Amino acid sequence: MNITDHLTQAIAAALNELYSISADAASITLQETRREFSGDYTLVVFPYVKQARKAPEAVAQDIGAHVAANMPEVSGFNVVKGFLNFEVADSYWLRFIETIASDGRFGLSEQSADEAPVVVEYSSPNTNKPLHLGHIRNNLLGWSVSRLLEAAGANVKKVNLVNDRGIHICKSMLAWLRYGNGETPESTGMKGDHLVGKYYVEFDKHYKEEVKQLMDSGVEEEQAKREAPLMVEAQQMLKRWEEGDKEVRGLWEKMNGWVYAGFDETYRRLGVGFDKVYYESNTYLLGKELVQKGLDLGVLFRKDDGSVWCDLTADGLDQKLLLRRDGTSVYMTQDLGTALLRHNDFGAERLIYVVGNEQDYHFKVLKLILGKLGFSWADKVYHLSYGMVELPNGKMKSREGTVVDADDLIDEMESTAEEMSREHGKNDELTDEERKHLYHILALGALKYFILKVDPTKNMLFNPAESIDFNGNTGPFIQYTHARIRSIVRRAGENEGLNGQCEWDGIQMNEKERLVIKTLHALPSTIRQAAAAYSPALVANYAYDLAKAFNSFYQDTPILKEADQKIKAMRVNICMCVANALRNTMDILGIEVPERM
RNA sequence: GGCCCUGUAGCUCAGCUGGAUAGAGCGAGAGUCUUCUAAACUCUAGGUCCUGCGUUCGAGUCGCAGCAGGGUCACCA
Repeated sequence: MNITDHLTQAIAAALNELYSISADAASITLQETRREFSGDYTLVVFPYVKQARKAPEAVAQDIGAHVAANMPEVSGFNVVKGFLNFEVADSYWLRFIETIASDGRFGLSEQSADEAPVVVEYSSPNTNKPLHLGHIRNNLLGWSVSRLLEAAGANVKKVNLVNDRGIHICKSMLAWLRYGNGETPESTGMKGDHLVGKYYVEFDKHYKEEVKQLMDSGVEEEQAKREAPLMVEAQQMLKRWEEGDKEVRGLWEKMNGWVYAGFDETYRRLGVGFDKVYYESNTYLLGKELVQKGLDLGVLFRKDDGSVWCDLTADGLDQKLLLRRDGTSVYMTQDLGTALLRHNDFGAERLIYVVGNEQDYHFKVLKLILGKLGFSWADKVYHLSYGMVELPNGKMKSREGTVVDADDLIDEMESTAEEMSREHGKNDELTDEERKHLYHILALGALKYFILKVDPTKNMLFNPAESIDFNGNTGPFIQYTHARIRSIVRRAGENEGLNGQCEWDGIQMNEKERLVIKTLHALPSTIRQAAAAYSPALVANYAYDLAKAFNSFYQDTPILKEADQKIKAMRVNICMCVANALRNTMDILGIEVPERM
């Protein structure tokens, strides 16, 4: 049992014995003592003074004395107003380091593979344009949350749902037929997703011209948008697609193939992957079946024009369309189908959807309709709603060309990493291949940390004019800390054979050492909290705190140069523990740490 | 307009289920490499926590109202 659990129990006992206050240990919250005061953990006694009928200082004194008398790990306590600060004995911290030094997986729970899995859907791209910064946030979050849940012991299945069909891809196809002159990724040297995206933009350009012409000749805007020849043709193409038209299907397969090759490349560079990939073209029919079931059950209804709806006015929402009047399906139809399919495939304990907060309404409706269709597992659906990535002048809009392209951004990060590394000039002994790998993991480390350190639920700002930092609260800072530690541990291992061996008794620690160890001690609860909140940001901030505490210690405490062999061995052990913790927490963020840099 | 989210230092962000004098990084200023990797460390300056009212022994944190910004309310996804 760790010290904080032990303390809360002892406090509960003290409250009971001293004042007959019955409080269970779980209801007692300790906080870490603030730097300005001496002590390790603090109990705020104000909540108990009324029942104790004593002054806050007296209550704190009583509890402190009681706990100190019963817990040998508590070496002392002090009282400041209503705050009771406990001091933990060095012997406890030393024993703690001793225990975790040999445990490379400290803080990580073992996964139980026979448990019902948690299915995490993320990425979920459309196949009509390349990935941009918004998708990057999605992919990094999805990957990291999966790693985080695994670290907390869950059996996670990562899935991708590729939106490979619909009006959007028809637009790209149509524009390519019209204006493409048979261009291919091979003939142009373009990445396939970028080539297809080019024609999506091309469609929009010509479509706008047509709308403008119609409006100039006196047609209302609504009508013009609906009746522009390109739009009509795109819709016909979608209809032909749903009817299985060979020509349309052939072109569709060809162009989607280009896009997949491009996506795979971007996923590979981002270091993300999936256990299973769903394609909406395979699942939307199931959605249509569900709609039929809903009609049979009477929870859906058909309007005169043939369109199918769900009435949610009783739930305070609107009516929601599920099938267009021409019988083709919409987003919601498909999502109903894929939800059912996924539930059947995995028998999941939870179905997590990593999707932007602009779709909060969609998921609210999705859960409601699943419930109306009679699926008891509707409440297992959890929308992990993350905030938008905004640019200094607002939201990214693909049609207005204000997007930060994912591949471009990664390229830029890599060349910045190379520049920085060359400036430092520390990597001369590396081979070209090792150097290239280093630039890559530093680039991705900077990018991933930048995005993952902010609370997922909040919108965040990205300023393309200021490139992502490599100093301060950044990924490379933590990577650097790890590399420095590894350097020490290598020397220690080679020269001294100190790994995991140490005489622990009677060592006096300094403040810096104690802070590092206390931070290490908080790792398991940090991971638990982060997993409960689906927040890699908590892990990122933890890793930063740990690295900072270590650097401060490293700065003015000799390690290998320490003359006292016992102290030296203890410090090397602290180093190994920190290196492990940094590697494991960064791994949760999908960030690799280098041996040297 | 209805509903949802956000508002903390010049900028980007922390601040766990309410607790001590609100913290980091960047940027600004000053120091530290003959010493285990200076992508580091140490110090200084910088705040009406959007505003008001309320709940509480105690509010950046909870409630209500207002102001500001964003999202959404598609036969787009």
